[in-house]
Amino acid sequence: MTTIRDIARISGHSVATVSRVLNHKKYVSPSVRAHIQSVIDELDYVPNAVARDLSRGKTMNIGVVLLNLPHPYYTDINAGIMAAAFAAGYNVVLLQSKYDDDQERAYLEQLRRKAFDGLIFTTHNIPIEEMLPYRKYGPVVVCHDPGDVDIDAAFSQRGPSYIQAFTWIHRHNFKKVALLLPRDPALSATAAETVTAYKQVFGADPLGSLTRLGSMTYADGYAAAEYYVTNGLHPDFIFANGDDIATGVAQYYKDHHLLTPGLMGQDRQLSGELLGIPTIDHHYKDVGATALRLAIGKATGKHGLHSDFLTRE
Amino acid sequence: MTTIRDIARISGHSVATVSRVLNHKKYVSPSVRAHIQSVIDELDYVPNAVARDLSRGKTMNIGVVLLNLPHPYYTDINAGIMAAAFAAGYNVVLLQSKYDDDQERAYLEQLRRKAFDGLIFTTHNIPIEEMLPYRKYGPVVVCHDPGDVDIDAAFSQRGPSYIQAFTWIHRHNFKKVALLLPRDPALSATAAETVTAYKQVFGADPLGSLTRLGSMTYADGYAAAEYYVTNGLHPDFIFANGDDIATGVAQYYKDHHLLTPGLMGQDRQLSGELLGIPTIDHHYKDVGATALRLAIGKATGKHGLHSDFLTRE
DNA sequence: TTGTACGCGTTATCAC
DNA sequence: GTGATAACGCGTACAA
Repeated sequence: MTTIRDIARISGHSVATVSRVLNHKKYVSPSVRAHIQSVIDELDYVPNAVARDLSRGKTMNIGVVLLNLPHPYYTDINAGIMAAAFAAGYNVVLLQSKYDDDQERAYLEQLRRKAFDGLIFTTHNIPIEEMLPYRKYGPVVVCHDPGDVDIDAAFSQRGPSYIQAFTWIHRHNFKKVALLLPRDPALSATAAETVTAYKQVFGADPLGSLTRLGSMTYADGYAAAEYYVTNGLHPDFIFANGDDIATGVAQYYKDHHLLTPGLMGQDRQLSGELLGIPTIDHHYKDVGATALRLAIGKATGKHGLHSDFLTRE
Repeated sequence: MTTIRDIARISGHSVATVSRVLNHKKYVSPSVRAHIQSVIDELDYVPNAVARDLSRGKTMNIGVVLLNLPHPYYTDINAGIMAAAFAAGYNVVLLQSKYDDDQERAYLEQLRRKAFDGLIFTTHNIPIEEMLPYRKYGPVVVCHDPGDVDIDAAFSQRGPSYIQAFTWIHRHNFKKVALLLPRDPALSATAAETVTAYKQVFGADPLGSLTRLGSMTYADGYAAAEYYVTNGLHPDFIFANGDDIATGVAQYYKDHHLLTPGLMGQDRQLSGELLGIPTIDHHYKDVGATALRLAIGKATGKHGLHSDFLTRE
């Protein structure tokens, strides 16, 4: 393996001058630059990326913690992160999480060990408070509204579009509205915002018997519909946390030749487009792009991004 | 920033001994180990990951070149890579490509600069021959059948299931079979395999007027159907390169109250499940997992993985 | 404009 | 068991 020292020795110059040539810096005479470059070319030399990172104290890597799920939240947010990282000359290191606290802590430790320059949690299980001490090692970004906690954040401002969505439902005179939520509102900010918006519009808590947690996939939607039907519950509207999930709901009713209740999805997926149901576009790609800017220190603070309620009428 | 030398100095031992403690190596007396550990804990010291990588000459990073598209090929293959990398203790660095030759060459250069230990091309534009010289810097893996070229590869063995698929179409007495292909068969191995299988089963070239290139999305499927109808072409079967694409086809016919021709998709997506059309499961997740094993040197050679034709009847 | 010398933080080799 | 020291390969004050 040839090193910068080899180039220096063979070209008859110092490593400092070779380094200047490598990094296209000034204060090298054209003739010396040309000669050193010729040696570099001849020996087919390239600098070692790790040594450079060590010397510079930067890796140009951003760690991204995500669940390995084919869900639009992750695919879109990741697409936004990737595009922004690419544009800024950063690399993205994918860090898998599975709601595993210790694993998430390990990623924070990697930040502390300078394995990356910044860390984005697209999802997390550990309390945000555990992240705060790590900010001194580099930007730590979360992708939901952190409330009063002082941490960089990029997230979809769901509240307003949820209000719009429930207002639409309310105006259409639906009374027995079922909610399909990803997780317990006590744990999931998304679920909590859904419930809050519901209360604000309907002036009452959502019906407990019609609220289902753990809804993530098409199959979950199908199962939820089955649950409602077999238990004699008859919601006149089902608010699903995803177009695919809503599609599962619709499929159950269709399979059993039952009248499908009113239906709404989220995430503007192909499946919802085909059903022609209303949806909410959370613009996760923009969330990802913003998160990356925070992670590389190009921005700071909390960024609530606009989301769109779409009737698809 | 506290370093291993600080720990050595304060504990009154050598950096070598501290290093042994850090890496849980033998030949350290329990008492010394305990004392050094106490100093480590007290100073809240952690080793620097980059320095460790430099010293070891390994990064435990695998570069993965992919298109930033929400297509099951990429999401599934990536999921497989991620899962396998996680299990093996490797990190995945996502490298964006956009059919840009120079960009792909830059990634090969990064491998040469030791930025990662191995490189996986889930897609590539440059000829494989350009990759060969880089194998001396670490494993270079492609995700399609490389033919006679000597390079590590993991890919879906499409041929047999394509034969099955076309045989199924043939048996059902369809005559005017349209093909929706991702790219020109001269450029895309997938497209070429499709054509080859067609020929083998039908004993003739696919109908040129019914073959469409550049088919990638739902919208492309919709546009293809529109093309057929408005040009008075009337395929009795359409073989699409994706369930979503087939769904676009079906939607056009439905929107225009026309009888939908026979239809088949690929990639076992939700949309195709709903349509109830046959599909081919290419098991991209397995492809990804195998590619990673190649990239970390746990395996070598060419691995053609089995794919499944599913009638969904 | 160029070169010297040291720092970056760790691991590995060898002598003791 | 333990320690001194040489890699690892590059960047950069500082001196010249």
